[in-house]
Amino acid sequence: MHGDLLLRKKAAVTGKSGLLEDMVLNERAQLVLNSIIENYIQSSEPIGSRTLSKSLEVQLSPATIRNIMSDLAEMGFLIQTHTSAGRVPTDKAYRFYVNSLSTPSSVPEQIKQKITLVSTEQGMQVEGILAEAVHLLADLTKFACVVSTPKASVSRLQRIELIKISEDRILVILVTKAGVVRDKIIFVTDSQTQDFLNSVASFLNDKFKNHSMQEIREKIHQYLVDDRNRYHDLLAQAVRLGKKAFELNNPGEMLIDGQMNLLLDPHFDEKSSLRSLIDAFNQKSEIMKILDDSMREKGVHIFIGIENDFEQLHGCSLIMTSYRNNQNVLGSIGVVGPTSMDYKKIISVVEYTAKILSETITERSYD
Amino acid sequence: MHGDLLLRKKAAVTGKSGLLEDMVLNERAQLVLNSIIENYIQSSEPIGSRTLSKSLEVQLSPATIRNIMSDLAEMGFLIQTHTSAGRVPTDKAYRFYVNSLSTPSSVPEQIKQKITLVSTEQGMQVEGILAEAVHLLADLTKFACVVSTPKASVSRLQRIELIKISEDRILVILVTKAGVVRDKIIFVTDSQTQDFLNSVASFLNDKFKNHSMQEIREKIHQYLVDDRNRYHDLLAQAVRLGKKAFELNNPGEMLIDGQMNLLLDPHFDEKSSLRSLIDAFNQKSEIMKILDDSMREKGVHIFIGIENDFEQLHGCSLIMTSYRNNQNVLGSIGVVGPTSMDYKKIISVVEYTAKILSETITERSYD
DNA sequence: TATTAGCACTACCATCTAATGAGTGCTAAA
DNA sequence: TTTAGCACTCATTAGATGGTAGTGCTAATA
Repeated sequence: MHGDLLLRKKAAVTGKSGLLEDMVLNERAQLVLNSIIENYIQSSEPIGSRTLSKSLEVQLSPATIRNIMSDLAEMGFLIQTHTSAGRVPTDKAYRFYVNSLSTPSSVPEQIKQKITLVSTEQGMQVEGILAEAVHLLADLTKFACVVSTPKASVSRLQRIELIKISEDRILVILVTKAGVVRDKIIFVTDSQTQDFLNSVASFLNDKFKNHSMQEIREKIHQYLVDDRNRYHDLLAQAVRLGKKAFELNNPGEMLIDGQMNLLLDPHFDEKSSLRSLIDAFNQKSEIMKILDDSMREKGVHIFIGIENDFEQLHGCSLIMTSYRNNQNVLGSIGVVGPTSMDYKKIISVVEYTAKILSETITERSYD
Repeated sequence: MHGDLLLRKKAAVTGKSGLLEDMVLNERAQLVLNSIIENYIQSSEPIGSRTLSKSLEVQLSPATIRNIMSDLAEMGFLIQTHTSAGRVPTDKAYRFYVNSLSTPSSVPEQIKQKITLVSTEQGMQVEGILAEAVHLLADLTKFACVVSTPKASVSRLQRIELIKISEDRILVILVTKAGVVRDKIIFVTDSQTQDFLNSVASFLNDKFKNHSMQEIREKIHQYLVDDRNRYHDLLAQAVRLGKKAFELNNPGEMLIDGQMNLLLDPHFDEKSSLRSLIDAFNQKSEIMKILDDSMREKGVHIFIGIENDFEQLHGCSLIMTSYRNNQNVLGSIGVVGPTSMDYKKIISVVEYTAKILSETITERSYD
């Protein structure tokens, strides 16, 4: 009989045990699966053979479709909530579907216009731009959106300024190449004149301009262990103040917007799944990890269902991508939504938003 | 028969038409009303005469209580969702209840300890402190919490710094007395040396230190209209740059935390009321207004149900209070929750949090 | 051999019914 | 003035019912 949907299994070229991902379904099965997924994304309700038979452009009887669906279910692409219900795609099905999306769909002109808006605002700082970008994305996708602020450690120094605020307090201003201004206050025991601080700042600028914060910290550490520097007053002071100034101040933050949007989504109406979502967003560090991971490699990163490492988000899919200036990757931006999201649309919107965000930030950068 | 719960109506001492607020119920009616409110706050379910009769310490039969409840209902303190249901307090009842809370309940030691935590963190900037405070408050109250950042216009200048970033960009650093650092980038058409910028900054510091941003803007405006200054180069430049630098940059922002907490509250389970809440929080400006209003007068401001001007929050109560350094009121912090919140607890927690927040910020201030 | 029509079966869903129970208001007695 | 008692209301619940959308299986068909 049937049961021959599995056309072939690609020889495992890589060492990875990519069993599932390498499966290739025959054309008709794939058509049916895609149609189920797209219908389900639309309606959020289990899809039956009869319904599908109507919506499908190819003429297939419900019975035939049932056979195909039965096989797809056996292969783990579909599940039933109960015996007499229609079928619902599994995470595996979404993964297959996303993998098969070859041509990235283009963003509608209307949405493009909304997105370009962000760059026309004048005089806004990087953090403000990020906030606007993530708000915009939340508005367009109607899901929760996150963006990570540029990492202090990788961003490169444009300029440091030391300002005496009071006898024991010095305001440190760090301007990075990416146009981000970070300020922090450091406490000192011995009062210094502003002139002296200017010399120190000038020294630090000479030495460390264009270096990443990470590098700077390492170099300062070297100075500190090198005893010879001890007796050069300016140098010693500069290193001492520099150490405090460049200590990683904020460990990288994250902006969230549109969390509430998830509540309107029919997939999250049960209180139980809500609880875990709330926890997820309170525990920012875990989401931060996922954002960080998405910075490492180029392109859009898609985590479907349990594919992300954060258990409380196993019921969600995440679409993440990095943004950059023309020199460095700075951070990531993305969407958290139900696994049954409209991947085509969301992926393209995230991608386009990140692109515009990158362009906007590049304009403000000092490279 | 009965109907004599309304003991007396205070003579209207003030010009206000405080009809409702001046009503004084007889002792027993008040006891019953308070008990209903407190039970309802606990259970979120309509309270019937029989239940109340048990929980009440004074021995009263259900029938008696029914009579009292009937009168209270007639006076607008209680409503029934349907004829055979128990009674639910109205906004008016909560207002009465809150007004009758004479002794502010003290915060439990356990919670106090959690709140003091915020001040032990070192090297944190004001915005960071605010973020932590609002997060803490959300965690303690399990409602949505908001805080407004210090108003730029009222905060007084501690120091201005001008840093040349590129040929056409100058970084402006404004340090306020409250310890808030604001930075913005201004664009100039004619390039200036850093030395010159230092002179300008020094001039501006001399002239404007300790003045509020609002005052500074006004003074600059005066300089501008005074033609005599035109021919003094440094002065003219200083005024020109100063105008840009002190233009109100960010119109006062607001941090929100714990929005998602509201979802777990039984009062917001209907999707319809959720929608309007989501809208409310997206439209920050309206909540901002309420926060601003709460800065004007001292003490805790309580808006029950429709008492606030923002229609989408008419189903909620807001508990707001201001925070300050030892010189100025800086902003407000507060809670947005259901009208049936535990006012005693929430009010005291908000008050205490604001107190600790004020102390923490005062430590960082430069006065 | 692959497809399809037909049929029995399953389980959810909306509707209806009746019973339950928590609540009320009213009246008359204490 | 308070309370016991009673009739009444209405939401909620549990069963029962018919309808519906789905399935799987089998036999007929192209």
